[in-house]
Amino acid sequence: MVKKSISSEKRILEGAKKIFHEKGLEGSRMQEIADEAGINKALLHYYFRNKENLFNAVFREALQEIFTKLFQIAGTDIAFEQKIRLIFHDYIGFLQQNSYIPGFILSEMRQDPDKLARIMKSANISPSALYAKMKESVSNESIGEMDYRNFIINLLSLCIFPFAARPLLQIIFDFTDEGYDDFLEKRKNELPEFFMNAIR
Amino acid sequence: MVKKSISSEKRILEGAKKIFHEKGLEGSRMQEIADEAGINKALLHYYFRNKENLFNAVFREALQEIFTKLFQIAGTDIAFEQKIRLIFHDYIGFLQQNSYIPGFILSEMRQDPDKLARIMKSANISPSALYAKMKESVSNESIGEMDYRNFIINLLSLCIFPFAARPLLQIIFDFTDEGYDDFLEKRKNELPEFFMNAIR
DNA sequence: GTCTATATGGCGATAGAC
DNA sequence: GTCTATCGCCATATAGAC
Repeated sequence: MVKKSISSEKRILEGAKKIFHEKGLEGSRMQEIADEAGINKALLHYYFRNKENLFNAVFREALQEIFTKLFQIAGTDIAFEQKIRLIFHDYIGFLQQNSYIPGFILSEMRQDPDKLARIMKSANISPSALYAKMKESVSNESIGEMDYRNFIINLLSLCIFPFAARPLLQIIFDFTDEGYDDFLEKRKNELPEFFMNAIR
Repeated sequence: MVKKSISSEKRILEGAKKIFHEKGLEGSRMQEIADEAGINKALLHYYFRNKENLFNAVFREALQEIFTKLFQIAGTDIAFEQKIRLIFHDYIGFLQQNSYIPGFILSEMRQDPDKLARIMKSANISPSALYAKMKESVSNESIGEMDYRNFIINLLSLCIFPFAARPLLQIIFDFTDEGYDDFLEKRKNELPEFFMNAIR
């Protein structure tokens, strides 16, 4: 019974991920998630009691993934310029593998800032720890008189925005889906030079 | 009667703007919009027939604003570096005055890329014209071997992302609302140097 | 744990008086 | 053009059999 139980819960979470990522909290239907998971609608409530709990589990996981990856790369013990290269390569690589995450988080965080802060806490994401680690990995380097927060925000902007704004950018530049994937792949190699030039 | 009619339609659009910007298509209620506009729910349908029509009017306007401003600045006939400074100053200034737009567009565009393309057409936003104008305003300058699409995307990333990701960034860096406003104001002045360094 | 059946409420939309 | 009243549907959530 335990095995069966775990399996159902897992399938529900997988289904919920797919549907919520695509349509958001308000746009998703419990029936749709049940269908996706191949189980009955009532079982969703058995495991998660209500829609919001289920959504929060999915949202929390997305936040964990996007920050864990950033922590991991930012914590690597290598020279500054190498770390910049690593971030652009590995973090964008991560986003290529999880391309739904930026849009999902940016969309779903909007409704309630307090809830966002609460979920980040429950996900054991410590803003101050992230803050410290990023500052530390930057502070001893020559980023001139630049505010280190701008440093980080610029880095994140250049990585994340092309994923969040993808539908619009594809229309503007007339990219096919494949064409945009190729473009992003090449972009990974152009960004380190752009960024290293910028901060010297 | 004509005066009254125009007034009602306008108030509906204003109310719809406020509610849709805040809660999106799925999260907004027609009743809420009617309350906001100070009129009856049935009148919404009298003027716009259904929810989607009303939403599309609001969405179209947001797209028009964000692109019109970009066209306008990109079309100014001044030297390259001055134009870069102008874009960062004026475009971010525009976003400061319309801070809901980035999040609203990035969130609501996700559901249906075809609909997005259709609305951009109906808003007389010509991707190819934008494409051409931006390329033209860049192509004769020394942006090295950089792909001009990356040039534009980097510019937009640095301007727009801090607005779209604001709730998260405020938590990470422990900004108050006012503190973040001040930060953005200073950021406007740091970005031109960052960007000009980057592309040389 | 998993299902079918159903309660309950809310929302978009319309009818129809004024 | 503007309102009140209401329809009809659909989504979340629960009851209860197995």
